[in-house]
Amino acid sequence: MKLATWNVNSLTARLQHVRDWTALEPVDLLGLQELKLTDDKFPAEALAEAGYPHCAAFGQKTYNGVALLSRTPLRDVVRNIVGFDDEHARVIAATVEAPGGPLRVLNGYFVNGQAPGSEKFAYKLRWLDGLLRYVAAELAAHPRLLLMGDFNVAPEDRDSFDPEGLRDTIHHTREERAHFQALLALGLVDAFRLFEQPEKSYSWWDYRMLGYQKNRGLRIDHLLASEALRPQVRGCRIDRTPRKWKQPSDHAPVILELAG
DNA sequence: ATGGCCATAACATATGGA
Repeated sequence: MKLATWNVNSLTARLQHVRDWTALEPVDLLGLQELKLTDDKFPAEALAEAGYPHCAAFGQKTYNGVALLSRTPLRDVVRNIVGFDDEHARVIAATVEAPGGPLRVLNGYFVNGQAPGSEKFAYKLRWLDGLLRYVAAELAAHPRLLLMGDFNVAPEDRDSFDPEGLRDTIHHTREERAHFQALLALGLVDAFRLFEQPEKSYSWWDYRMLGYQKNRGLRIDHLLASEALRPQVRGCRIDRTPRKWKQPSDHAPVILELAG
C-alpha cells in the first residue's frame, strides 16, 4: 500500500497535476493541503475518474483547506482539531482499511506562522499545542496511526538549505522544533528518516530566487508513523517529479510505502 | 547585481505563503 502527502497550493490550479502525478505514482491514499476552495467547488467527479472515488474534503475560500483522496472507503471522518476552536480548515482525519488492519490517517496543513514574535506565530504555537493533545487522544484510540501533511517545520538543521543563515527564523525556531519533538515523543517516528536519503533532501522550494534550480529548499512535509505501524513501513521518499513541471506547486509530494 | 514568484480576490493593488 502506498500513501502520500502533497501541498498543491490551490487544487483548482493544480487539478491536472494531481491527475497526472497519480497516474505516474498510483498511491492508494493521498492527503492534500492548501486546496484554497470551498467544499461545493471540490472536484469530486474528476478525482473519482482519476481513481479516487472516496474523498473527504474540508475547505474554505481562498486559504487553507485539506482533503483525503482514497481508492477505498473512508470512515469516521473528523474535521479540524477536536478540542481546539479554529476558524481555519486545517485538519481532516479518517480511517481506511489497510494491510494489517484499520489505519487512522490525520492530514494537516499546519500554521505557517510568518515570523517569530508575530500574532501569527503565537497562533501557530497555540495551534501546535492543540494538535499535540488531539494526536495524543487519537493515538490512544487508534494505535495504528499516520500523521501526514505540511508541518511548516524544518525539524533539524539538515532539513534546511541554510540552517545557519536561517537560524531562529520561521520554520527553524526552537519552539517549532520542540513541538515537532513533542509529537515524536507521543510514539511517532519520522518515516523519512527511517531510511537512507540523499543529502539535501527537501520538500519545498521558494518560487523566487531560482529556489528549485539551486536546491534552496526546506523539508517541511512529513509523514509520522506510530510505533504499531512502524514495522510495516517499507520506504519513504520525496518525489520531485511534479516540481519540475510547468506551473508547479512549490511543494513536492512525499510517498510512504507500507508492507502488503 | 543579494532580487528574481504565485494564487486569489474583484483590484490593475493587496495579502499570504514559507
